[in-house]
Order: sequence, then C-alpha cells, then structure tokens
Amino acid sequence: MTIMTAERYNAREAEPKWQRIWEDKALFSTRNDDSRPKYYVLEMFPYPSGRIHMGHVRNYAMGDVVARYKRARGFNVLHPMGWDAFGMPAENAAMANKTHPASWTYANIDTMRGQLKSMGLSLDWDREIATCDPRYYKHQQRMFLDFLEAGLIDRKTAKVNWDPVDQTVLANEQVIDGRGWRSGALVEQRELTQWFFKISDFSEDLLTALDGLERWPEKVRTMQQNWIGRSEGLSVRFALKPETTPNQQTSLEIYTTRTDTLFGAKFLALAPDHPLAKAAAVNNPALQSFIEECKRMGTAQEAIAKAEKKGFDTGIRGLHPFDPDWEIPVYVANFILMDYGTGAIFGCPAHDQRDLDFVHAYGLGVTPVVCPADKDAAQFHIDDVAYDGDGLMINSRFLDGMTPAQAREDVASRLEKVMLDGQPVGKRKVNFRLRDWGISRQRYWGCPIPVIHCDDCGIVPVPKQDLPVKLPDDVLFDRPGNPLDHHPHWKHVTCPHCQKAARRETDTMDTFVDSSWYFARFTDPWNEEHPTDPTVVNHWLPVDQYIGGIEHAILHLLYSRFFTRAMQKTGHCGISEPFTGLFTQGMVVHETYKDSDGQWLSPAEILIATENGQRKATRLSDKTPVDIGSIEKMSKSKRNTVDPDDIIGSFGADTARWFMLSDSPPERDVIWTEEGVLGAARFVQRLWRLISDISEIKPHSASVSNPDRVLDIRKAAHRALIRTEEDVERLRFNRCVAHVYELSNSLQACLSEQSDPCDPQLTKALREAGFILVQIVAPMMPHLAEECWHLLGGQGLVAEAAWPKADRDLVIENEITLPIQINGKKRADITIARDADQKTVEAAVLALDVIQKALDNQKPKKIIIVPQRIVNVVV
RNA sequence: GCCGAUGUAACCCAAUGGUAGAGGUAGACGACUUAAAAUCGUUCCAGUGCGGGUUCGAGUCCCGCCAUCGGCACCA
Repeated sequence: MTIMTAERYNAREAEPKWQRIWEDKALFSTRNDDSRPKYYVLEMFPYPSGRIHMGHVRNYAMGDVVARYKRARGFNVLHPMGWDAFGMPAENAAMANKTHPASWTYANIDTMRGQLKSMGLSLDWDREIATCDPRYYKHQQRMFLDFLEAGLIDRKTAKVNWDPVDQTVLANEQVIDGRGWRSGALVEQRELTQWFFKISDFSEDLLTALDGLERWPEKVRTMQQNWIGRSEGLSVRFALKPETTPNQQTSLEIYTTRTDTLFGAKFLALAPDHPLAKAAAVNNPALQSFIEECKRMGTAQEAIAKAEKKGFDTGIRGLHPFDPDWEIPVYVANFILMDYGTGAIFGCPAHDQRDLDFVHAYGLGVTPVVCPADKDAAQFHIDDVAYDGDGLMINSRFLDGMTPAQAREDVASRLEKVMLDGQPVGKRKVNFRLRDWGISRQRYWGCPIPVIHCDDCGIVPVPKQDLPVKLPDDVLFDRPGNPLDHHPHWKHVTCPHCQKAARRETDTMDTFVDSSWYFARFTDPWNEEHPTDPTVVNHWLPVDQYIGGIEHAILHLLYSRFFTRAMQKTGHCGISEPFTGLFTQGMVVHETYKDSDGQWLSPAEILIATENGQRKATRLSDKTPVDIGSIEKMSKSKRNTVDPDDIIGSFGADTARWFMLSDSPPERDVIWTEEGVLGAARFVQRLWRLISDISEIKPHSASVSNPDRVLDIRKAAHRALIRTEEDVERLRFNRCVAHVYELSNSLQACLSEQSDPCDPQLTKALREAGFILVQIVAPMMPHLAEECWHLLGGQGLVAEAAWPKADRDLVIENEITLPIQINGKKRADITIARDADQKTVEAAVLALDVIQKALDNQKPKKIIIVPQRIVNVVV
C-alpha cells in the first residue's frame, strides 16, 4: 500500500509557526521554585563575533537534544544562553571601522540572538546575560573585592609582550615571528606589575578533585593533571666559586626531579631573567645583549620551546655537591623558565633531550648515568637521542647498580645531611607547574578592576556601594595604548580613605574571568543586590551537563574550577566543582578550494561534479577548473565557511541540526558536505511522508491478523526507543540518528507490503511505532516532530509530552545465534536457547560438521565459551 | 618542542578484547517517467595508517614510527 502524498513538508512555514507557539506558551521559561528534580544543561556561551557559525549550530543542537530529552523525562530543566561579550575583537573593530566596541558588540548580539532563535533551541531567554553589561560586571567587581579581602588576590610583576612602536601590550596571537602584527616591530619582553588570582594556592585541591569528576572525558582530566604538573623533587644548592660570581654569591639554588642523574651533570643553567643572570650581565655587555635577544622571543611558551637551544657562559663556576673538585660551568640559557622551580637547573644531557641539544651546541660532553636493562653498560652511549627510560645507574660512584628510583632516594637523603652555609644542600620539595592567573589587561573593552591607587594610602578598594565602576563611553581609539589610561578624566578620582587626589586602576580583567562564573549567574540573573542567591545557586549548581569545544579543556575549565572554589570561600556559592558532567565536542570542518592563481574560493563560488568517479570542481563565474584542497577547520581566511543562515533559509533548522548530529561521533570533527546536507533534507521529507502514510492507514473490520508482523513492528519500535535512551544519556547522537533511520526503514518496508485497508492489530502497532518514532526524533528535529505529532493526532505538543515508556520484555530474544570460531577465525554459527548451559553449547558445537572435520578425530586443545557471545575451539 | 587526541570500504562513521558493518553519502543495476529530478527496490566495495608484541582470539591492550588535529597561560 502506498499512499501518494503530493504535498511536501515546508520547513520555512512550519518552523517559525512552532517557534511562536512554544514562545507563546513560555514552554522553556524555567522557574526556580519548581518541585520537580532539577537538571542544568549548559553549552559554552558564544563570543558575539558577528554571526553564528556551524560550530555553534553543532554545539547548541547537542545541548538542545539533552535539554528536550530531560524535559520529556520529567526534569525541571535549566537551559540558558548569554554572551561572552568583552574581548579584543571589539576593540580591533573599533580601530578598523570607527565604531564603538559597545555598539559593535550589541549589534552582533542582536544578529546572533535572531540566528539562534531561528534554530528552534529550547532556551530560557528570560535569563539572557551579556558580560559587558554593568549589571553583570558589577557583581564581578564585587567578587574581586571579596577575593581581595580573603587573600585570594596578589599583585606582582609579570612579563608581557611589548610593541615598542605601537607602545602597547600584545597578546601572544598578535606576535607573529617575533614581531608585532600591526607595526612589524621586534617585540620585547617587559615586566609590568599586574593583578593575579592565586590559583596556585589551590593546586593540590584542583589536582586531587579531578578524580571525582567521573563524568568528564578522561583526556581532559589528563590534560589538566599535566597542566597542574605536580612533581616531587629536590631543591639543591650548588656551591659557587665566589671569585667567579659578580656579587660574591656563594650558592645557587636549582630544582630538579632527576637527582639520580647528578653525576651526569655538565652545566648549570639560569633563566635569562634570573637575578644572578642579571647581576652577571651588569659588567658583561655580551651577556647583556644575549639576554636582550632572549627577551625578543616574547612570552609564548611555544616559541621558547621551539627555538634553537642557545646559551651564554657567564664565567661563573659551580661545584658538584658530592665532589668539591668538580667544577661545573654556569650558563644563561634561552629555554630555562623563571616561572618554574627556581629559574635554574642542572643539565644532564644524556637523559634530557633539551639538555642534549644544548651541549651539542657548546661541546660540553655527554656521560650516560642510566643504562637500559637490555644494554651493556660498557658499550652504552648517547648520540642524538636522550634516554629517559628506566634501567640501572652507571658512571655514578656510590649510586652504581641502583635503579634510578633508589638513586633519587639515596641522593635526597644524603644531600639533606650535607650542610652549606649552615643550611642543608638538598631539600625535598613538591613543585607545581601551575602558575598564578594573571588577570590584568591593558585594554578598554573589559571589566574594570575596582581599585584606586593613592600616593598616601596605597591600594584602596573601591567601596562596594560605589560599584559598578563603569567603563566610560566616550573613548577614542585613535592612538595606541589603553584608552582608559588616556581618557581625560576617568581615572582621576579622590581617594576613598583620605579624599586626596588619586588614580583609578586602568587595567581591566581577562575575559576568562567573565566566563568563570556566568553559569552561576544564570541561576538568578535578576538579582541586583548580589552575584548569586545562596539557596538558588546551591539548588541549580553544579551544572549537570556542560558542552563545549575541546579547545577549552584547560584554561576556561580550570579557571572556572578555581573561581567556584573562590566563590565558595567568600560565601557566593556552596560547592567547589562547577560541572559534574562535561562533554567536549569536535569541530566542524570543510573542504577548501583554490583557483588557478592560488586564491581561496568559498563553497558558494564553485560547482562540484563527478566525472568517471572523480570529483571535479569548477568556478561558477567563468567555468575555470578549481583545486579541491584539504579538509580544514572552517575559517574566514580559508573561505571554507558555510553560513548557518543560508542552510536554515533553504532547508530549515531541523535539517541543519539533523546533519550536525548525524554521522560523526560528537566528540570528533564533522565534515560539512553539501551531499550530507541534501541527505538530511531528504530524510526530513521522507520522515514526514512516512508519518503521513501511517496517519492515513484505515483498519478493515475483519479481525484477521498476522501476529508475527505485529510483533516485529513493536519490537523494532521499542528497541529503537531503548537504544535512543541509552545513547542520549551518553551523548552519542550519531547513534540516535542511526536508530531513527533503522526504525524508519522498518516501518517503511512494512507499510509498502500492506494492503489497504490494513489489519487492525498491525494498524495499531504502526501507529504506536509512529508515535515512538516522532518522540525519539523530537529532541533532534523539534519542528518536524511537532508537525508529525499533529498529523498523528497527538495530544497537545510533543515538546510537552512525557517520554514514552519502553517495554523491555519485547526486546528480549529467546534464541540467540552464537558464532563458532576455530583458532580465532569464524567458521560457523549455531542457533541455541538463550539460557543454554555450557555443556549443551559444547555438545552442539562438537556435533558440527566443520568442527568434526577440523578435529580429525583428535580432542580439541581448548574450548572457550563466552556465554551469549562466542565459542572458540582451539585444535 | 612539550602535553592531549585521532587514523576502519570511494567518503563520513559502527563494532563491553569475541562474527569487521548499525546508519548515512557516493557508485552500479532495476522500477516509475516522453525525459529528468524526486521516490522506491536490488547491489558492489575494506581486513582496520606503518612495523613489532601480548592473547585461544586484537580495530580495540602494550611498544616504536608516520600523518592529521587541539592546547601551550594576553584569541575566545
């Protein structure tokens, strides 16, 4: 039976219609006083860059599936949206287009809000916040003052990239090959006094608490673990020959985790900004210029690590802690970081690649001290690759024959007893790689740091009743530097203490501060008095499911974890971990295209055709051939972006959402293809036709029935339902999509074999399956689902309907097919009762012809029976 | 450079250590059509990036390599 339906589903009419109905019924406005169990699902809020991109579509489609599903399952769901609205692009736009950062930002927000609304997301727009709104940043300033009072904030110097021509601080991304992106001038490191959040006070807790984050991806926990970088090592003071030092200094403290390699030491190395390096440079112009050169690398770790290893011999000589006759040269080296440990190390080239590269440049020699177990100690030597594995100690006097772990322990306990200047030479020390969080930015478009500098009173917090410290509107971007600093009067204020003339802090906060607590603000965004309401925030937090890009795996998530702890300490919330469930989604990528001149072309400018199985691209305008390039992250510079508006305009939001959820697992990258979108669009029509057909089936009056077919349909529907539940819970949306396809295929096959009118039992089963199909589709394609729900005559809206109850008994099979392997290769299968015991299975297997043949009258060596899984016969 | 990940059919992907295939795209053939699109039906295609190892059995676990991607503290 095929019922011809002439009409097509018109997404452009249907989608706005259902969106209006949802909005009129305020379906997604969440009340804080609802008694149902809470569920907080949050996607990382966007930066208002101008227009949404496909990455947003993917991210928000995923969150919406979870939100709609949990709502159907009876939860009071909080699913809010806002804007990460401070940041550099607004200032760049201001300079380029003479627009004000605020008007640029708010115009972008308006555009993007409209785009998000057209996606049909079940968001509570009543809670919308923008971090650049004084009603938001007022509370952030308040918490800054509370943190200051609680001793969670520090002021100290930090290195910044300085552009000497533009006279401004540059972000790492604005430094290209050691030069400023605008001026092209060689960048220098400069030290500025900056504000810091003392995140390192929480190092140990941030590390150990990772174990409790069971619903976080393992890889993110590992990355954070490595970032925090706890190490147990030893601080060792090397004696210096005083006559070789610039200041009669008698010792140099280094930090190491490899005390076992002490007898392989070839040099000591100082960071270029180590005090001893600076002192040595005073009367040494060559060293001074080497240090200058190091500073020109900027502050990015990547540049420092990739640079060729270079050093400068200071002439200072250290003495080996176990041998006063053993002199070791002290270098300044470009790869030593002042921020880590003591800013000084001893170098053992045989067992550290960086040290090895370094000695190769300066001919300091290599002595291996750890020999791998499978190598001969007399023969073992190091060429270009350092050995960092385990083994036994060699060339190390009293340590020879120990394992490195034993040697580390032995050296530590010996050096604890060796005294130098009345202090032990070695001290055990736990060290963290994690540094304090520098939040000062010398920029306009950020949250002002609410303090005042007074010549007499020092640093004075802005009184809380004076908050917010608002950004001035009348600023100019006609000269480099911070507009707050050269504003005619903004920074000139009177000291709250002594009423004398004083200056406002002109630094603003890192935008990561804004995004470190927005999830808490969403719980009570209307609160004018306080950042949060304790009852409300503790009811909603932690976020049950947080979804966002893997690029935030470390900084944003770690800062938010710190900030939540700081809020807890200052009474702004009662918990320490903000996100119990985390999911990191992959990127949206697309093919790239170049014309014959090597210019990037956008997908809209080309036509792709298949010739002899080969995909060929031509330019639409002049039919010239186009090179199809590699698949890359969508970016404006490569012109391989697809505007969600275009897709939503031509196919509808459901098609865009469906395609973004299908195919690739959500944590992986997804390739945006024209074929894929067309496939998704076709399925929208197919599903609509299928449901139309089901809704039009007429049962005949006779009671004849085909019970097997009825059961098959019911089984297919309930199996799809159960699997969808499991997969939504685990955010495996691509598999949910597959279940929908599978069920549609089954229903379609059944439908095409039926006569009209239809068996009444089967009619009932098909209608039941139709409803289930619509409900499992609803979180993914909500508009189409409403339309189908309506066709089937469902009560009310599918967005309000309770999730159907799966009948688990239906999907249990009594007989199973068991594959039979001989020596691990599949050779046969048997069908046997599900609950058959091992002996029955074994007898059935041995009775098989193939097994008899393979055994050739021998006894099997072994029979492995994995119940309900597989049988392997070893012959 | 360091840290983290990924690599399966022409393409995207699936597979608690247990039959390499759930699903989609593309292709081929057929039905419908004057024809095309759409639709429906049938069907072809890999031994899992490379090299070793553990195991009765490896896409999955371990070691080494290659390629690609994310992060590296002032992009968000």
